[in-house]
Amino acid sequence: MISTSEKILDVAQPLIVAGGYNGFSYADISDAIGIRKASIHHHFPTKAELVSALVDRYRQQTALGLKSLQEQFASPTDQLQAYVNFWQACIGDASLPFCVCAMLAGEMPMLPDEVASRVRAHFHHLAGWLTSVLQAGAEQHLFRLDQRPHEEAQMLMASVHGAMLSARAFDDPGMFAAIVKPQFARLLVADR
Amino acid sequence: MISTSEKILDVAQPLIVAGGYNGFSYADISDAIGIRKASIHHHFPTKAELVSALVDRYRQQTALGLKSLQEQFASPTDQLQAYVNFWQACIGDASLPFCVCAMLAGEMPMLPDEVASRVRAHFHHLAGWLTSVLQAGAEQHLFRLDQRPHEEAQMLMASVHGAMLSARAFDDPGMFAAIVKPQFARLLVADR
DNA sequence: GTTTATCGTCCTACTAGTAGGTAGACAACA
DNA sequence: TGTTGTCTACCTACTAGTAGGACGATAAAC
Repeated sequence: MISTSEKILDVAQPLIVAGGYNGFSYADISDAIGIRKASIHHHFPTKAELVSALVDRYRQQTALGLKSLQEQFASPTDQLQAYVNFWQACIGDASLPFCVCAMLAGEMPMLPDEVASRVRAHFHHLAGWLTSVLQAGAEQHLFRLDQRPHEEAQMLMASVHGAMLSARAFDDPGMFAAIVKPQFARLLVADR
Repeated sequence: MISTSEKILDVAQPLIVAGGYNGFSYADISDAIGIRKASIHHHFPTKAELVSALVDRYRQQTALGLKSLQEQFASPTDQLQAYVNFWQACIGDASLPFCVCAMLAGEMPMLPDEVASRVRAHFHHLAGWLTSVLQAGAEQHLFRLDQRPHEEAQMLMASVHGAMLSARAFDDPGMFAAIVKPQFARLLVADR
């Protein structure tokens, strides 16, 4: 038992991940779930609303996921490791080969405002989470940070997004780990 | 005296940089340079050919630019610094706020093959250039590399692309330097 | 307990506008 | 005379979005 609007978002997400905001149409979704275009408009009157809802859901899932990482792993090292492993798995099995918001961020200049602001919020949230993990790790002398936690978090986030892009450009899922793992290792005190 | 086909590419480039492959149309170009859509088809019969030509030109400019950096600066340190400064300036004055190929790489799964292969070639070329600079710098004991030059090059390239994305997501050009400069500094022997 | 009204969902059929692309005429020019 | 570039005029396919109605479920009114 899964609602139609959920099904719509389920179908839309991989399409957005593959081609961005302009990379899919109501017709694509219509074909995929066997429902008329007009019915999609019933659930999501405009495309901007559809994508906004999609990003809202994605952000909610992300928030839950990050929170559960913090509950599941006590050590900041393990938390960060688990975060990286999560993306490695997603890219590896192609279940989510790219972050929805990273994809949309590339198209920022032409996104509807309501979508752009949500994408930006995701970036803020993720940066905040990474900052808190890095800060905690630094306080526990697990990480050695060259910059302040917030700057290190931005660097790490950029690395992750850049690594996703390279994995895609080279059509090589392994590229993600090849880039991010050493970046992560660099933070560890033990390695120096 | 600038040829029409050059003008077409000049107009198409910022449109692609803003919205990707599906983010512009022949009509957009037509409006911008005061020429009919059909005339654009005369120069570039298909959209895939237009974008392929655009990427070819971009790659050529990149090759020239990177070569001139190597001629202009003797030290690998300065070469890398100049490369970073170049992008910092482009993003700062919004003349080229994103790499054409990084933009297209995000849409890789739905690009025409002829475009995708060219984008991939750009990534290979840039990674190769960075590798050679890093290697030279390591041999001269200017850089201290934790990984092999090729891996370090991939990491640096990903950082640059991720930093572009963050600058765009946060609508903050300064974000690029804030991410890339420390990453660059980390390579320098003097800093340790 | 049956009727009545409302709501949510989905439908067919349609709109105006845009997508990439084509055919053929015309003019300048070598 | 043929080539190059531009034009008008058009095409088909597709875009997001709308109008209005059919259907079933649910709930209130009698």
